[in-house]
Amino acid sequence: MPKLWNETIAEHRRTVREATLETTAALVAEHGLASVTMSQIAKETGIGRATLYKYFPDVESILAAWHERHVSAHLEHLTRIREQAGTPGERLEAVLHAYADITHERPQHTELAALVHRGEHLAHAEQHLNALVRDLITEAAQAGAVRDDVAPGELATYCLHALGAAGGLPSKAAVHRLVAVTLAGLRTSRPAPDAMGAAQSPQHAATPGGSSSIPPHGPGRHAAHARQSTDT
Amino acid sequence: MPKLWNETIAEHRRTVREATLETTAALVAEHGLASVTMSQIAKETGIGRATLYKYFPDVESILAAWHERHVSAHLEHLTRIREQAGTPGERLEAVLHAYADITHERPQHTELAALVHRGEHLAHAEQHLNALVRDLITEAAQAGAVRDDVAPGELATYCLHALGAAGGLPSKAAVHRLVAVTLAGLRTSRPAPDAMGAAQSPQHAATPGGSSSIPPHGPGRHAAHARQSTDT
DNA sequence: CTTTATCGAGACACTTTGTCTCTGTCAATC
DNA sequence: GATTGACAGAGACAAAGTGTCTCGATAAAG
Repeated sequence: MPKLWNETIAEHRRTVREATLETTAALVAEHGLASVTMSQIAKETGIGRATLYKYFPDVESILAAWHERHVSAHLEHLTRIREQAGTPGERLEAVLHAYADITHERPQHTELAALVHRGEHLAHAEQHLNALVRDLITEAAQAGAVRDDVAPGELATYCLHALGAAGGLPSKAAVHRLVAVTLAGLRTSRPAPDAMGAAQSPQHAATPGGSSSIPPHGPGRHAAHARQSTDT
Repeated sequence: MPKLWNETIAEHRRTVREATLETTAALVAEHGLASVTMSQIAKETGIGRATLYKYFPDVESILAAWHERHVSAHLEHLTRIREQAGTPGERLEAVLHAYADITHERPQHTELAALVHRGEHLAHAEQHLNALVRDLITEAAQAGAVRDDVAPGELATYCLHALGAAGGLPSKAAVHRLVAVTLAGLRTSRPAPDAMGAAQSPQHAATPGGSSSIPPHGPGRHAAHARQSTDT
C-alpha cells in the first residue's frame, strides 16, 4: 500500500487526486468506460475505497474531472494556436484543424462527453471551447472570410460537431478533407449567379444574390442577417 | 403480476420484448441513462428479473435494441423522403433536413449512440443511415450538385455529425440554418485560381437530366478526383 | 506536550448482477 | 384426451459494487 505522502496535506491531496485521475484514465483505456468502478479505481490507485469517496463522490465525477482536465489542456493548446499571427480566416482554419486532430487522436472524448453531459448541461471547459471558436468566427466574419447570415455561436456548434466526425476517420488525410469540408460550410455564401444554384435551391433565400459578394460589415445588412438567431 | 400471455409463444415473446423496450424508454426518460438497471426494468415491466435475462443479457443490449428500433423507424421515414421526386440535390436537402429535425426532437439518441457504439463499431441501422446519405451524395455529386473531391462516404459522415448539432439547438429556425450551413460544406468546392469557373460547375450542370453532363467513369477525371480517399 | 482536525481504512447494510434450479403451463404428439 | 417435451417464470444464491459510519493514526495548531 503505497502511502503517497507528501509534505503538506494540501499537496498530498492534490497528488492523490492526480494519481486517481491517472489510474482512471488507464482503466478506461484498458477495459472501456462501463466497466470502471470505484472499487477498481481505489485498488489500482493504491488507496482504500472509502478514502476514494473523500475525493470523488462517484465514478461519473471522476470521469468528468478527467475529461475536464483534458479539455482544458486542449483548450490551452488551441488558444496558443489562435494567438499566432495570420488573418482571422487562417487562424480559424488552424484552430479547427488542430481540434480535428485532437478528436482524431482521442475519439474516446466524444463518447465521454455524452456520459458527462448527462449531469450538467455542458462542461465549463467545453463552453470555453465553444466560445473560443465562436469568437474566432466572429472575427473571421467581420473580415469577410466567414458567412455572417448565421450567428457565430451556431456556427461554432456546427464546427465542433462536424469535426467530431474526425474520431471515426482512418487517416490524417481524411481528417484534412473533413476540415476542408467543414470550412466550406462556413464560407460566405456564394452569390450563385450560375445555373447550379438555381437548380439546387431555387426558391429559398440561401443565396439571394447578395449584391456584393462579401460585405464586410456594411451598414445595410441584408434581410438574411435579420434572420440571425438571437436565441442561445 | 400481469401475465402478458398471447396466443403463440413467439407472439408472446415479441410482446414481452416490446413491453420491455417501452418500459426502458420510459425509465430512461424519467431517471436518465445511468440509473436504469435490469432490476428496475424487470419490476416496472412486470416480469421477474431472471426472466428478463432470458430476453436481454444486459442493460446495454436493451438500450441498443431500443436505439436500433428507433433508428430503423427514422431510416424508413428518411427512405420515404428520399423516394420523392426531385433533383438529387433537392432530395439530399430534404433528407438532411428531415434528419436534422429528428435529431432536434430527440437529442437523447445522440447520447445513446455514444454509449451503444462502445460495444459494436456501429449499429446496423446506423450503417444503413450512413449508406442512405452516402448514396444520395453520390447521386448528387454525379449531377454536379455536390463536390466530388471527397469520397461520398466521408461526406455522409460529415453530414450526420454536423447535423447532430441540431440536438442542442433551441428553435426550428436554428435547425434550418444548420442544415443550410451543412449543405454549404457539401457544395462543389470553389476552385482555386486557375481554371476555376470553367472546371467546376459551368453551364453544363444546370439541371442535368442525368444525361452525359458528368461521365460516370470517364477516363479523364481531373486531378482533384484522384485525390479522393480510398480508405474506409 | 496536548489538542484538534482530518486522512486512511476496516466494516456494515444495501443494491445490483448473473446464474442455477425448480415449478407450472403450453403445445405437440400418440 | 392423456402424455411428454419444451420453455416461460420466478425464487434463491454467490459475488461484486456502493455509500456511509466509525475508529485509529498522523499531521498541524495551541
